[in-house]
Amino acid sequence: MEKRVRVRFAPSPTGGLHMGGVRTALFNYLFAKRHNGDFILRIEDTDQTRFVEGAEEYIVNALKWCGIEPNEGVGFGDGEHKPYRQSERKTSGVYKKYADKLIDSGHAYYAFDTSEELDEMRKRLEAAKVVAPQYNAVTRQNMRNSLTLPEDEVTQLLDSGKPYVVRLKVPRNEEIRFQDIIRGWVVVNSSQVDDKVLLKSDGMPTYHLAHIVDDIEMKISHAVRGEEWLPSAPAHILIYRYLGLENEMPKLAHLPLILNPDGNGKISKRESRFPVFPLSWKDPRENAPFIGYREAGYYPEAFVNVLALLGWNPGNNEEVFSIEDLSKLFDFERVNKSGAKFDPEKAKWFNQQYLRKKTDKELAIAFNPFLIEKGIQVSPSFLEEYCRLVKEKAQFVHEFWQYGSFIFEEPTAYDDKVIQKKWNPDVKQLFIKLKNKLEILENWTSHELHELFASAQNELGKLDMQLLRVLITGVAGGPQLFDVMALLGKEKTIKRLNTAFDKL
RNA sequence: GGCCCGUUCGUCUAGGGGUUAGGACGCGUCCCUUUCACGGACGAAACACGGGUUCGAUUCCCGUACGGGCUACCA
Repeated sequence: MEKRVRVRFAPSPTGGLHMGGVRTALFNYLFAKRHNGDFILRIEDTDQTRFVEGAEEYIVNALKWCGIEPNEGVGFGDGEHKPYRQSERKTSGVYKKYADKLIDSGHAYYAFDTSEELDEMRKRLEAAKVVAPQYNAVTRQNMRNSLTLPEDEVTQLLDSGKPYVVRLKVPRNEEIRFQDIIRGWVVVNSSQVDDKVLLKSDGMPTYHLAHIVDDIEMKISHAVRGEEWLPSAPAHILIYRYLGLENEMPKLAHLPLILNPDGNGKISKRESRFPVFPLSWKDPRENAPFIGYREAGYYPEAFVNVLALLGWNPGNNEEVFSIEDLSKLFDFERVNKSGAKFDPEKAKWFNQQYLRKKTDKELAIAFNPFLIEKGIQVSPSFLEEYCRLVKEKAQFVHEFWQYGSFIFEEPTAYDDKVIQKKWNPDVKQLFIKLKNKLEILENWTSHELHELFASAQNELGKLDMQLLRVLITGVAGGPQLFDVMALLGKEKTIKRLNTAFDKL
């Protein structure tokens, strides 16, 4: 029988969760949903020196905003495998228990080397032209550990409370092969793997030990993580093997990385042209906060949609998917192997797709705060109509202002190009006559305005619509002109025309 | 440097031994439009290179180049 699907997203609270992490969470979530499994949020806070205030809360809030909700874990309700914070799990002694097990079976050992001694070792090896200095089957023979020291000295060292670490005893030359769901067989020789620290001198496990222990204890079925973990996967295989659990271990899936759009490398928060965090993130160690997608005006649906298509595709030409759609379609078989450069332009386009799905009322509610900030107050129906007119070109709600501000503010200048080209005293007389007709129009609607304009032309001759637009709004572009005039109202429209006639 | 992973338009990608190599973003042209926009049509644009295997390779294999990741008592 197939194991129940149980996956986890296991970030460390060392900073804001960026979009790469969100995508890893997303793929885990989608996979769990697809298979009616569990999605767990586990906090990997084994490095006390890197703990950042507020990071954990940020992770929880970011996942909530995205709609990527774990059904178990920190911030989302404890399940039977609590606690979900490794620092809390440590108190039960599980990690030590597993480490002892490895020591007892001869697959791990105590090491007493100080960091100075480790530095020395590396320098020595570099001087000897060793390209990749590491603590391994060869070099450990010259170090101070329970493999080289006499037994009584080891016991004495341990008893005296001297700091020590527990290291994995990696064999000197052994082929380690494992199957990755996304990449297929991966083969590495153990000579490339160092004797990883399992238990640190402060008693905390390292990631390598902790995540394995927790995955075992939490009955995780699939370990889905970024490609940056691929090089250490062989060490993890060894740990499972030495624990006698290689056959039951979670299946591995290493996701391709999200890369910077220009230049190269993993996406990083230093890239300033676009947000990398879902929500604004204020790092206590930094002065300026990093803006988030939410604050930049993105819808979570759009953000999630963009992320889903970075490394995964449905196999057809469809691109716009809700998270519900995705959770019915997602499959690791359609996840790419190669890294994907993030395209900020396409992200905007996705946002536009979702913006267009909103009703005018929803848009009005979203845009209202921008007006209030400018001290502008209008009726709900006016605002709704405004949004209807202005939304066509917009990719973000905050752009609604720039596409129609002339409705709220009288023009102070008139588009130079249009005036230069089309404006002259004769034309002015024609437009004055048009204005006179407008003044007596009773039913001031877009439709009536259109009719009046047409009949006026029959009588007066050709009237340039763009010119009329410029007289009223000052600018050469914008929403449907008769709609704009209707929204503006008779009084303001006439007034603006008079002002234009005065100035031009 | 070493090890690992990868490589189809600028970007995200589909495809896969014989295709006019498909779509999307972006870009350009045109149409619609008495304004504006949406929309529509069209276009430019890719199989990194070299060897094999094969009747045939963009597709399979091997190299090379390039890119990325890792190389901590960090995750």
